[in-house]
Amino acid sequence: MKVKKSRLDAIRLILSTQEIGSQEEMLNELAKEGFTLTQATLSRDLHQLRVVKTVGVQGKYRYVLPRPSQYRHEGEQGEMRPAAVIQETAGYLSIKFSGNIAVIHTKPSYAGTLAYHIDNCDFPEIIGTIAGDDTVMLIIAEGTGHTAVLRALRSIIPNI
Amino acid sequence: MKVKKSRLDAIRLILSTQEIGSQEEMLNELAKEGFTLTQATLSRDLHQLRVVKTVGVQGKYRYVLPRPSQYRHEGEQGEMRPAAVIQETAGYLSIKFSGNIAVIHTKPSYAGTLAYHIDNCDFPEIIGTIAGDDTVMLIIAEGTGHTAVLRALRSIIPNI
DNA sequence: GGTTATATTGGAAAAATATGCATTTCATGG
DNA sequence: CCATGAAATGCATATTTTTCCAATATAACC
Repeated sequence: MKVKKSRLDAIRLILSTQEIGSQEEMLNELAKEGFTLTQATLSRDLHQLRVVKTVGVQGKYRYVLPRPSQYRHEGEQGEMRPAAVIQETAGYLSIKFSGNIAVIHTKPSYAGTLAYHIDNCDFPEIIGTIAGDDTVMLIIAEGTGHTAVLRALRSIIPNI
Repeated sequence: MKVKKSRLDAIRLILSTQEIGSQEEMLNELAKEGFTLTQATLSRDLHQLRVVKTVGVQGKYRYVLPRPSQYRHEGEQGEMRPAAVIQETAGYLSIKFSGNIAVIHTKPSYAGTLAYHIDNCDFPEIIGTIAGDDTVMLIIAEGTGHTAVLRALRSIIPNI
């Protein structure tokens, strides 16, 4: 189906853009984008996207996207590729290296999203990432140089 | 308060031991442990612990503990009390090494729990861990080989 | 101790979320 | 084009979770 696919994309976009605290809220945002659907359908969509309701910093509830897993398991549906790589430099500030680790600093709260995109790229140069609030740690594959990492990252962070 | 503290501990233990899909379920488990409380109180407890309801691998809902090493903010009671080591393979998928870092990939949402257990073991081979959603990073002690790490981990991940 | 602020809790109700069932839509292979 | 099975969806409802309010219990302070 065409509608559902783009709706799921819209949901991902909205979740990574603003703070949504309930399905009703999300329903309103989706309505602004021209999607008409009921809460029942949204519940199913969120379930499929594995979106979770967490507790934000001020104790508020908030829906958040999961980090996509690099490995697909049996029974696991839901391919989670973002439509396109972000061309904007979404919060990127700096990158530093230390041995086989790279530390990327971002503006507050941007680390998760950036890590999300890096994960999705499945770079062979990077074997894993961990994100905090404004820091992303990358573990570099053995035998891979820093420039190789930079070159890879440049595809999603042009001005790195 | 004494009761609440130990109750929160019990909740953590239960969550890392078995799969809980609803607050009612948790209430039953807590009752077995001798805790009497209403679902309203449990909802508040879970909120305070920042426990989240995620979607498990078979599409089932499941409550999971927050990541141990991240999201530790001011007010939160940070002590993750030592729990009995549980023999479980919970979500383990793979492990890769790069220098003094090991990256364990798990099924979605299992990383926090796994890191929790590894931390509790206090392996001399592992000086620290960081957990994301489906990734655990281990910082290996200087002069320790990869096989030594595997050997240590085998006590909690038999089929590693 | 006595008094006042803070935290904890239960009960009930509100709010939010999930799901069974029927219907429509979509995709596929004659 | 039509039949057929699968997917998507809405509606109504069941289930689950959160929150309001009042009652205690706990802690802090003088």
